[in-house]
Amino acid sequence: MTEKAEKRTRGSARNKILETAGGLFYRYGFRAVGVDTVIAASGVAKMTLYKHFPSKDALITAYLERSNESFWGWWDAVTEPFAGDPRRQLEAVFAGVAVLASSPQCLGCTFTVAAGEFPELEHPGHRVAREHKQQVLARLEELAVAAGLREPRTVAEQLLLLMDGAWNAARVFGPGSHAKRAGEAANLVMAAYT
Amino acid sequence: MTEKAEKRTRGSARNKILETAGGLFYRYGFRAVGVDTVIAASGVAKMTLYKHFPSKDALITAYLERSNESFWGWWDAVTEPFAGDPRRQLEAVFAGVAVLASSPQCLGCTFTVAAGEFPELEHPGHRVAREHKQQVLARLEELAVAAGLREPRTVAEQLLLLMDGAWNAARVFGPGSHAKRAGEAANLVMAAYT
DNA sequence: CACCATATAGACAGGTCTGTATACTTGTCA
DNA sequence: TGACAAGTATACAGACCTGTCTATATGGTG
Repeated sequence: MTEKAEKRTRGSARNKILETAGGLFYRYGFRAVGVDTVIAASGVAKMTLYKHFPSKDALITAYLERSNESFWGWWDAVTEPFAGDPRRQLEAVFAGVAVLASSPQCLGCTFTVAAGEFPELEHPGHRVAREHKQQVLARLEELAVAAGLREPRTVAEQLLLLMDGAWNAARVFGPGSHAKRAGEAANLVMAAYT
Repeated sequence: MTEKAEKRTRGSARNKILETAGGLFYRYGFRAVGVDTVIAASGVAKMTLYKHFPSKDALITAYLERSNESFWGWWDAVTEPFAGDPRRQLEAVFAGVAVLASSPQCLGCTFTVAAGEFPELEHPGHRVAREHKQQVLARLEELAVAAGLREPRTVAEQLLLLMDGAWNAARVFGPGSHAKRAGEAANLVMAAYT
């Protein structure tokens, strides 16, 4: 039982830190939120945080990796109803983007913000962000291939432009932005390569 | 001659500060660059900076406003050869985006980064960024109207998604990104509303 | 019970941040 | 020559930053 108990208690604190830090990073930015703020908000001792995450950068990286997992959870949930119909799945993704971008608590894409705050391509935060976008691109291309679209890579790249444009609109303008136009534009792009 | 001399000397320091700070802000981010760094890089005394700009936020705002002016200078230069042909002008803008986004020193859109680093909609930095994007949207709509496109507002919104997606691609992936796909996608959108 | 991993509280070091204060230099114009 | 505007150099205050240290509490396991 040793291992289980260890994992449970350890995981609990780690989880709380990660969740709290994530909310703060997303809302206020990575540099704007200090370790002390994370500690105060999560009700955890400083040493506990530094035992789980050797540095603030490690905490940021862990948060981004968890965000990436959440993203794919969202993606799967949105596309699952249309399993077997990749074209519909692509449409569903953009419909999902429109819904998310219209919600009041949406502040756009946390990976874009990370890449903005850490401009150096080698920075761990930027690296995770870039890898995330590469994964999205690859997934879009897979679906484009499955949907039988011509030049699937080109389609995927154009669709990613629209998606990131939508996140950006949500960030800059808040809910009620033109992010909802991404779906129509995506349909136009897909229609052109059908 | 008093006024002229004053303006020359005063403007000179102010200009140097603004230019240096702008380069640093763009390359490294707003929060990452301190006032001391700006001073050291521009070879100016601290008091001089604070005489011209009452606070760092004021310096940031001034830089963003100047960037906005530069942006429109670039826009006018890119569209001027096609004066009288708004459709071609729209195409020229996206061709210009592709060129910019492929240059090694391009780090995407400084207004998006500002909106990312200052998430509060009321923050002066975010406000200038939002106003900039609104201006771009309005200008795109004007051209869409002039080009005789149906639903010009919708077209403008979709085009802005593509443009911001392109800036984002440049930021995250560096030169050689899929930002260059914005032009093709823009043509597809425009064709659909012709 | 004793052990040990995990957690807590809080002080602390050393650096950086924005913004201010003081004293000095330089160039221009009357 | 003397007044004045602009800039320089540098020290400083007070807050905040990341990361470390010590001492203590707690709860499950042998």
